[in-house]
Amino acid sequence: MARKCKEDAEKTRQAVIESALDVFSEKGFAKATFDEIAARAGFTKGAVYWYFRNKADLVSALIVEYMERKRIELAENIPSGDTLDDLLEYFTLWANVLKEDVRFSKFHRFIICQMEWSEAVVSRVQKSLSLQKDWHLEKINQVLVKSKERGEIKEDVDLDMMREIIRSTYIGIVFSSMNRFTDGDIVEKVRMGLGLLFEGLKNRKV
Amino acid sequence: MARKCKEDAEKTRQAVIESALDVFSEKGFAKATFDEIAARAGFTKGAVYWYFRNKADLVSALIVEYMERKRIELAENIPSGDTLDDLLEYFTLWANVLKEDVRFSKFHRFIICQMEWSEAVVSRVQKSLSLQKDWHLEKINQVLVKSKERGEIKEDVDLDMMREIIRSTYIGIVFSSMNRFTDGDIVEKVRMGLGLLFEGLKNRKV
DNA sequence: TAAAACATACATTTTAGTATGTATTTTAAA
DNA sequence: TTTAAAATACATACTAAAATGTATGTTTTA
Repeated sequence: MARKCKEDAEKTRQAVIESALDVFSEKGFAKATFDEIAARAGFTKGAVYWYFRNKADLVSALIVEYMERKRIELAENIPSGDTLDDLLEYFTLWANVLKEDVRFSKFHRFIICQMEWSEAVVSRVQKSLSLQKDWHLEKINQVLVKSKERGEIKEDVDLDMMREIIRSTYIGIVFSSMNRFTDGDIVEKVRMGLGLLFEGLKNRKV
Repeated sequence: MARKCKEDAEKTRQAVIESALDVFSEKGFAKATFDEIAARAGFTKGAVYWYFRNKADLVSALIVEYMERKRIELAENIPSGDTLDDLLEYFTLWANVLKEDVRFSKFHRFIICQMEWSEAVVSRVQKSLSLQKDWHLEKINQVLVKSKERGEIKEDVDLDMMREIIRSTYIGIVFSSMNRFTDGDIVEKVRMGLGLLFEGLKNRKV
């Protein structure tokens, strides 16, 4: 078909990315086809291949589009304090994002399970993945170190292990909430789960 | 090739199932092929199709083989008490199983991510999946109800939500430990994570 | 001798990827 | 300012590879 002006072309690219998110999150990575992604966006495979070399390229674009954008978007709203309460607010913020932004939630659901990804994809998006791998870890670590310095948390806990446990708890609640079998408010769950965990973590000086 | 005696035939079936677990856990569900599963077991595709109609059938057999067998195997060792400490021992037991039984761990890693499964598979193994879905929940609920009756846990916690949080915490730690980026002892993580969570959950009467 | 326990060969489907066609902009020369 | 050329933004058609499923063959055991 005919060429469009630049704005329309960019719209096409965006439409393909949005469509890809839908198909990836519904069918999974391996069963998602270029034909279906194109069709849902209202185009043919030729349009998709015009913008993306292959699936890895598409996934990479998806990650950049969603993860990076959200990080920048939220940058100012992220709590900067370093107490356990601040950390709870930090995760509450992210849980709220997952609750409110349906498409970001879809994206998260898609990216949280990378088992089916081919090596080609993994190496292609390694940079973005390492970003995701370290997600939250820096913040958690900052809070843990400072809290320990202040004697806010128990002395016998291993910070490295604790860091992973906190992240795992959050990921676990998110992961379970993504599952179609469960319901209930994800924000409440995160606040309750991490809240109790932090209470157990705090030093008792009664 | 030639027919074997019944024992050898059963060995073939088992070999195929074991091979399937390897291929599924390495390549993921969608990219696992009958050819590779057969080849790794030392047979051809014909042997696999002799025992299993399709992938869904194979997955179903895998679930029965691993999940059911382990449930029965562990039945007597499972702590029967209904305190939070008993619940901690309960999950410690399962974490130990994941740590020691490498093949069960592989199976768990494979089954925990079901995003790529086709509808055919899901409906085929629905019964087993619902078993897995409710896994641990009954035990958690029993402990929570009894503990609340005894006034062991805080009064303002919602038991339904708490049940999901406990399970999510466990799943999250397991899920993270399955990831190739993380290391550390899964049993220690589970004990620490759930231990602190339970401490936060307990009623304080100083 | 019939059926079991496979191997082998083949037919069919699916999908990735490519090559080519085509209408429309954009660019740039006249 | 007009207009031809070139590049863009796709659609369409095709190729090739891979995997599923089936049909058939072969050998041994019961």
